[in-house]
Amino acid sequence: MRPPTIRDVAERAGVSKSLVSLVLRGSEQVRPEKRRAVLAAVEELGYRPNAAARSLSERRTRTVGVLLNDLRNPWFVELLDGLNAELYASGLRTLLADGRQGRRLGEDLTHTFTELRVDGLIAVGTLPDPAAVRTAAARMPTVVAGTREPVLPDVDIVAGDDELGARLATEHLIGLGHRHIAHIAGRGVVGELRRRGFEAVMREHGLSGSATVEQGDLTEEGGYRATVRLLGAPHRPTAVFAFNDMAGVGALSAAEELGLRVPDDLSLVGYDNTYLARLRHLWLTTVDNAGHDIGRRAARRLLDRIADPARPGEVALTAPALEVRGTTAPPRPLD
Amino acid sequence: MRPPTIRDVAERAGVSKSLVSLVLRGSEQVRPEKRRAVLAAVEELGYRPNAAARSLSERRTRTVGVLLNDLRNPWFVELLDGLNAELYASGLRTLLADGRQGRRLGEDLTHTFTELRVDGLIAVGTLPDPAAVRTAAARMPTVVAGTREPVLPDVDIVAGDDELGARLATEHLIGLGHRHIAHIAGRGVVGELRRRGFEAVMREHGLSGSATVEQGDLTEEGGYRATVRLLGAPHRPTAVFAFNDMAGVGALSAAEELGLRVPDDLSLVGYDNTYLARLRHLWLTTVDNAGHDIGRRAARRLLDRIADPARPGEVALTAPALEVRGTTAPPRPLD
DNA sequence: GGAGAGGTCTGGAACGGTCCAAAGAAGGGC
DNA sequence: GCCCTTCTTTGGACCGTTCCAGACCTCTCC
Repeated sequence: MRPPTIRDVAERAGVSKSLVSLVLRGSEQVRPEKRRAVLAAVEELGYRPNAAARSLSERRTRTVGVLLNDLRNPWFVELLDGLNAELYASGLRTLLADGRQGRRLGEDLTHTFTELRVDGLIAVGTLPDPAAVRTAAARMPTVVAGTREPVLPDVDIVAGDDELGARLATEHLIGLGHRHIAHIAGRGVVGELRRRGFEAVMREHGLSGSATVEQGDLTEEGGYRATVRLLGAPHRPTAVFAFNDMAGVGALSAAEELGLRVPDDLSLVGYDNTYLARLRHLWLTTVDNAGHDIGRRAARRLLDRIADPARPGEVALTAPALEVRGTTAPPRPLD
Repeated sequence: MRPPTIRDVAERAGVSKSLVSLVLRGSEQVRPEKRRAVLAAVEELGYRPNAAARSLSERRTRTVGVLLNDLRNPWFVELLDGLNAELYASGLRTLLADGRQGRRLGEDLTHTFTELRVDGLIAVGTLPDPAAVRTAAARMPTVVAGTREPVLPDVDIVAGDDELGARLATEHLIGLGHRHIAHIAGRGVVGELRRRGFEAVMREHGLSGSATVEQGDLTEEGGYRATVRLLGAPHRPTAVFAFNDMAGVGALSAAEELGLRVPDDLSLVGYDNTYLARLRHLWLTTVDNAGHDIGRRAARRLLDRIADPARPGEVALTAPALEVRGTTAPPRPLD
């Protein structure tokens, strides 16, 4: 009842197991009739090679571990898609681990990847436990995607240019005539960079005085709360630039609840251009962060690094693009 | 530069490799001082067991393959979460493959799982290639989750009771006073079942004559288009029950675009209670399909089936629950 | 003091592939 | 017909574990 092995195939085809192995790996050095005999035996027995045996012998697994921050964040899923496409094309499989689960179990997930002897690791997004990435990176080729940390020797970083993206969003709002603009900030390095871009542009336009920053988080709830605080303040902004689309949607809800119309009373910009922003009912102006593209680049970086593990780590930034939709407009004339 | 093996550990600790193996597997039959020596050597060398070697010898991988329809559908992600939690607790890893990718490459993904000798397979949602599930199921314990097909011998099915869910939604609308109700139908068995539930309730209330079914698909776009058609027809419905939340959001957009207010002019019910429906700005009345729970159950079924591969396939349905939010209300009094 | 019974520990055979050196077969040239 | 070269094919070692039968201790008991 056991699955057939290469020896079973060899016996059936009347050849040695080595020859079967040669045929299966596509060697040219095999006479056509033997090749046919082997392939026929494979077919008849329904033989499938055993990946564990193969990788034990070859000392590689053709598998890449992906440590993901949060599958619920659509942007990460997009990135993952790009990653998969590129890796698959190079004959590498992808083993996905959701980081939230991993935090519960300490650095267990990187342990798992180490035991599996994955050929490489991609860490996507800001992970709960950066130390785990460090130890993992010491053992296998590693690329960080979609965020700028942790910065480690021999680890590549592939991410969007968050500061530039924030500049685009802010300049768009200023170009429309807004002066009093608020930013709902996110956490981590990415949050920091987007905030910095926002503040820099405001400063360049002499608007530092009317720039507000309110701390949120990456969720709708956070965006909602931050916006309620912003709009409840005495001198309310006419535009809000949110850390990401989820927070942007939260802001949308808050505005609506307070009786403000978007974009007439309040302009709103999100970030990431996830499918949320594309929903017609939301139709959020946002910054396209090219998730798919970043995924592909990260995959290529990893392939390079697997080929040459000692190459110095590089930082590659992708330029984001503004995507203007329905939630931004000139401010209403002053009353 | 190779990672240390069990032999390296044995040498360092001054014992045999067999003893190291015993210690690592937690045997009680080892004297404490030897155990300490082994663990110290493991620590010093940074030893990690090689999963490939282990599974080759043990003839199992402690890994479950998950064939997923679409990572972009939040409901599936929720299901996945439940699945992971339960499997992880039982010491099984999860290997995720996105089906869309697989379709491009034929039944390649099940091949991959076969080669990896995963201990079991979970097929989530309606997959592009049902034949692949059939061949896979012949080789390994298999559970279908989140849909009702394909029905195969020795394969368990764990899903929501779609017909019941549709009944709940429809009865809710009728209870509010709606008479002319439309349904945006989905594809596959799940679409079929929800439509059937809708039609049955309409019939029971003598409303067959004012029940409309419009074909959509699982996306926002599909829901939007279907709703535009519905609302453009001469005798427009006062309520729409959509196949899922995505389609429901599309319907929301269509209604808005045509100048109808939800829920005053049009009531709307979705399905799945994904986080989309929970976004304050959408606040969609929907049917909670207990994705997490279904995931957990599917995992348990698979564990049972791994323990006893010959047990006959069962169908387990989870009862959904109506989640009333802001998109349903009594119809406006007739003009 | 010797037999028997545990409790500990070990060597070697799997597991199912890849890889390599060498054997065997087939053709070419003289 | 023999030697040399070039293709084909093969046996056996190896990859890093687990598993098992048996060896080796150390007691206990008579």
